[in-house]
Amino acid sequence: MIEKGGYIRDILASTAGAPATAHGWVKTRRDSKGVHFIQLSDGSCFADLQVVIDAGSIPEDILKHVTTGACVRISGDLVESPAAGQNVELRAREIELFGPADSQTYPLQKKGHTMEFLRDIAHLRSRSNTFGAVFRVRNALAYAIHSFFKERGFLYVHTPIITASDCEGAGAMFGVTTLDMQNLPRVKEGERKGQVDYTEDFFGKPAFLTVSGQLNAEIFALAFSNVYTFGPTFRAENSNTPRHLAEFWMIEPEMAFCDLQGDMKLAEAFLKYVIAKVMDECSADLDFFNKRIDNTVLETLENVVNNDFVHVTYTEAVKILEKSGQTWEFPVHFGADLQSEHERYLTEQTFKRPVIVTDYPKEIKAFYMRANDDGKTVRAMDVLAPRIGEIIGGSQREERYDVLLDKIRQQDLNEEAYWWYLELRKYGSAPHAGFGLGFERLMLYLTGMKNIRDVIPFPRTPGSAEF
RNA sequence: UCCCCGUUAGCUCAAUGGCAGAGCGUUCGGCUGUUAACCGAAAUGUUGAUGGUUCGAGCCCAUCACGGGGAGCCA
Repeated sequence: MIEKGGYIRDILASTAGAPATAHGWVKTRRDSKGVHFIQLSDGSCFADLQVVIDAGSIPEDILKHVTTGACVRISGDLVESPAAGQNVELRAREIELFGPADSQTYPLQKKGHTMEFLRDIAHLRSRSNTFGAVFRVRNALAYAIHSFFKERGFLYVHTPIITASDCEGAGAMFGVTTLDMQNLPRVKEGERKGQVDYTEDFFGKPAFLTVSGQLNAEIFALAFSNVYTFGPTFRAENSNTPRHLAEFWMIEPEMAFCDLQGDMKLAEAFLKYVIAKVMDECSADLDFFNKRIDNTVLETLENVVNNDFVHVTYTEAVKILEKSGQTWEFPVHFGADLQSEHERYLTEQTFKRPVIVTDYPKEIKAFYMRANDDGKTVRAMDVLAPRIGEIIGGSQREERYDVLLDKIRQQDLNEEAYWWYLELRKYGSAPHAGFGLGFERLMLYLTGMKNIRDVIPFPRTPGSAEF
């Protein structure tokens, strides 16, 4: 194991003049007459360690296997580099070959790969510059999220992955079962005769992978005041876009004694905090994204950190869109949900930064959102980001028992399934609010990457669950 | 799921219905310290699959598979 201090990140940060040992994978090799150059990476930082090998100093039967993709341990002396491009370099004395990589078949070259090709070799793509940067940023972002909430006293709650409640209502769900699919037990008699007999199943009833931890988080918010979840989430929607995954990670804070204003305030502080943190900790990686992936990324992120978000109500947004003079594929009018083209116009043309749209018509939002006094709208908010679209969706929750019960009945939901959700309003209810944020969507925003499949290690999408 | 585009060497892409091509990578050789090194040479093909049209199909037609962009659903 590499001890602290032995990562290439640490070696590059140390001063010349001492022995050093590096472990890693060869990214490229350049040969000249009297000297060989190796770029070595162990994933600990964006920069490679340049290793210099004098001709004849390493046995030929080892050196010939030190090719792109090979894994080695190299011991030598850390010296000042005479050439531009790096401060220090490792002058090799001894090389131990762990795993060669046949250069005739190793698929990673030093240039010219498309994201689609790299996705097909997801077991090797993490060794590339781009995916090294992506997953270091992903790591830093995850830690930044936890530290944001920890600094504010939030309790981190592990909401269940498997749920037997069919009331989550946020899209199609994956079933979870131990029944023999080739030989399903059937109900023998009565009204449900012939249907699958779930009393035989593991949980005694149909079970699913969670589509949201929100309802569970609300339980904890009404006991621990401020809580958040951060975990995997599953949607069985047949969505084929650069913005959707069947398995993704979601962050869901939930705050008691909080209204929509407080919710928006937290959402904005959250985005600014985590972006600033990643900019601070992964500057080399972000520089790479700005140079090779999207040359507006740094400018965009600085803009987000340094400016207040724009707030508009749904009603105002509709007016802006109506007056825009644009021709829309989907007409704009009060009561219609905002389409992608509308969101993009608001974020990319009108305001050119994240926009929080609030107070949507009740008909197009979920039953649990708190009704406004106008009788037409609910206290919902969507944070829209340029290029990404909806990055956060949240609301103040309906805390009044009677109003919530009415909503459940009006929308023809199964009242009994929500018994515990209703009881939260019966015993010690409190105004509360929260939001859901797609972790990978935030990754897209931070990195400038174009496809959500390229910001998660092993993407799961309709028809694809490789690796 | 719908609309549009695509699938040719390891990769990125060319190729009027008439001999299958280039760049990169790889291999070999050269080069006094390179930075996506440079110079020279060589090897590399079931043109996504299955049918069809044609004297002749990488190219035209049909179906399917896979990929990309847009849309819907949403985070």
